[in-house]
Amino acid sequence: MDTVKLANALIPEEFPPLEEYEKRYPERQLAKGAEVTRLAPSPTGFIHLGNLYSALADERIAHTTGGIFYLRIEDTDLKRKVDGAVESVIRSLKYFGLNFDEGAEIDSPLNNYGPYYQRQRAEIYRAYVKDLIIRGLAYPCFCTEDELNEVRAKQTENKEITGYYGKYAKCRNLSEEEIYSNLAAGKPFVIRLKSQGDTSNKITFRDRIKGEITVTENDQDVVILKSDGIPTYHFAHAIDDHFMRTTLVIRGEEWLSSLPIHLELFKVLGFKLPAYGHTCSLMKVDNGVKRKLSKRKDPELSLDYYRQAGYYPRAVVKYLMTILNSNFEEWERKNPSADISAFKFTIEKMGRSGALFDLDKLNDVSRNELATLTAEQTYDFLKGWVDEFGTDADRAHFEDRETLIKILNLICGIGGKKRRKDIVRAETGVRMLDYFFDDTFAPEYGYRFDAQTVNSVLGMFAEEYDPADDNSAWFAKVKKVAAANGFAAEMSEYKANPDNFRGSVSDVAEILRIAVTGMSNSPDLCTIMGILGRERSVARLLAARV
RNA sequence: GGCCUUGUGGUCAAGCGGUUAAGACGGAGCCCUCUCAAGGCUCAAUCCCGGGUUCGAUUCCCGGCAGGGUCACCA
Repeated sequence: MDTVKLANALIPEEFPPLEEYEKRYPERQLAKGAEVTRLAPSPTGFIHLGNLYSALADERIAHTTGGIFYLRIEDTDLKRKVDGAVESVIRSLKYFGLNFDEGAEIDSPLNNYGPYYQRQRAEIYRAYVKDLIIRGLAYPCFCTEDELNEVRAKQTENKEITGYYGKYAKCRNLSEEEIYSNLAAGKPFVIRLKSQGDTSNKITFRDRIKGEITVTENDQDVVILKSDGIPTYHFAHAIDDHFMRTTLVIRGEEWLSSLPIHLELFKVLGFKLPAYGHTCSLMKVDNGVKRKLSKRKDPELSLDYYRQAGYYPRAVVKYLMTILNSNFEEWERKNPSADISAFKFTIEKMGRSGALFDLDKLNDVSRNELATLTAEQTYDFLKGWVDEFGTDADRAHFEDRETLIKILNLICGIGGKKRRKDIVRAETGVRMLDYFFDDTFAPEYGYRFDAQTVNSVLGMFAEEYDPADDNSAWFAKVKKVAAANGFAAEMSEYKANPDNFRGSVSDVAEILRIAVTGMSNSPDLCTIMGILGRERSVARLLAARV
C-alpha cells in the first residue's frame, strides 16, 4: 500500500517537516529540578474540589522547584464548551490563591508554547497523524457508531474484552480499493492507531504518587483523530505535553487505565515520556457506601459551595494541604506564622488511596484560620461574603465599618489573651452578629424559670445595669440580683448545697442572656451589653419580661 | 466480567522486620467558667482474613476477601 498517497488522501494539507515543531517549541531553559506542570481542564467552567486538589499539587510543585505552572484548555469536545469557562477557571483558582505563570487567557511573556486551546492546535496534531499514516502506524476507519455498538454488545455477550483490536479491528486491513471507494463515497472516517502492542506484555512503570505499578501493554486501535479532524484526548495529551515541555503530568487516577495507550503513543511518536503522578480521588460515604465525590450528587464538590457557605479560601487550601501532604499539619504547628509557600511540598508524600472528604476537619481548619485574622481582615472577609450572599439587612449593617470592627474586636477578643474561635465561615460569623442590630434581633424567649422569677430578675437587673461597670462590677450585680431572688451567688455554695437554692448565678445569667441576645449561649454578656449601650440593653431586658 | 489499584482507630494518617503502633479531626469525661466557642488535662478506639518466609511480622511473599477506578469519535 502506498501510505504517502493514503496520507495525502486522508489529510491533504501540507505541513513543514516535523523537526520544525521541535524547533518552534524548544526545551525550556529552566534550572535543574524545575518541574513544568499544568492544569488542563475541559472548558465546562466547572472546576471542583478534586481539580483544586490536584491543581494545588501542580502549583506547589512548580513553584517550589522554580518551574512553570500553566493552563491549557482541552476543548477537543465541542459539547463541553461553555462561554466564559476559562475566565471562570482562572478566577476560581485565583480566589484560592493559585496563579498560573502561563497559558490560556493568562497575560504573560512566557506564553511561548501556545496556542493553549487544543482546537487551535489542529495543525500540529494533523501533521503528526499524517506522519503516522505514512509510517503505516495509523489507518482510517469507516465503522459507524452502530456497527461499533453491535460489536461491543457481542463482545460483552461472549465475555470477551471489548474494543477495537485484533480480529475486531475490521478497518485495519481494508484493501486500497475499499478505502478509496469509501472515501469517494464521502463516508466519514476516523484515524486509528495501528497498535503494535500485545496484552501479554507487562510494563512496569513508576508513578510519582502511586509508586511502582505494572500495566498491560495496549493492543487497542484507539481513535486518535475524530471524524471532525480533531484529535481525541489521548493523542492531544501526547502532543501537547511533549511540545509544551511538561515534565510532570498530575491527573486523576481515572486516567491510570488509559496509561498504556499513552505509553504507546509517546513511543510511536518518539517523544520522551513525562513523569506522571496519578492522584487519588476525593471520596464520600453515601448510604454506607464509599464512593467518589460526584458532580451531580454532591454539592460540596463544587468550589462555589465553599464560596457561598463563606469558607475562608485559605482554609480550604490548608485543608486540602493536610490531605495532600500529611506532614503539613505538623509543619504548620511548628511554623504557625509561616506562609504556606514555605512548606516543602513533595509529591511522593501524597496519599495513595482515596481520602474521604471530612467536613468536620475542614471546619476545624477554617475556624483556626479565621482566628488568625485581625478585626479589619475579618470585617473585609465577612463584607465580601455579605455583598454577594448576604441579606439586605446584612448589607445595611456592614455599611458601618467602624461599628462592625469595634464589635468584632470586642466579641472575638481580638488582640486579647482569650481570642475566641466562634467563626467557622462567613455565614456563621454574620449570623453571630444578628442580635447586635434591632432589625435582626429575633429572640425566642425559652426561659427555664417561671414568669414571676424571670420578670423579677430582669426588672432588678435593668435597674442596676450601668454600662460603665467593668466585668467584675457587672458580675457583682448579677450576683446581687441572684441572691435577691433565691439563687446562689457563688457557684461553690450552690454546688455544696444545691437544694438550698432555686439555682445559681449561672441560671440568672442565662435569663439575662436570653433577654439580651435571644439565645442561651453567647460570648461574654457583659461585653455584649456594653456594645449595645444602656438604653438598648435596658429596653431589651424589660421587653423580655413575660 | 477483564485489566489496574488500595486496604493501620469513626475520619485523615505516621511507622515499613523487634515501637508502650505517633499526631490531627471527631467522640467521652474532667478542669476552667455567667452560658457557649475556645483552652488545659484524661480516656475509649486501629494494623482486613488465611497461609508462608523469619528467632520475630502491621511491615516481605502468596492466596482470599472487601473497597475504588476503568473498559467512547468524553475528557
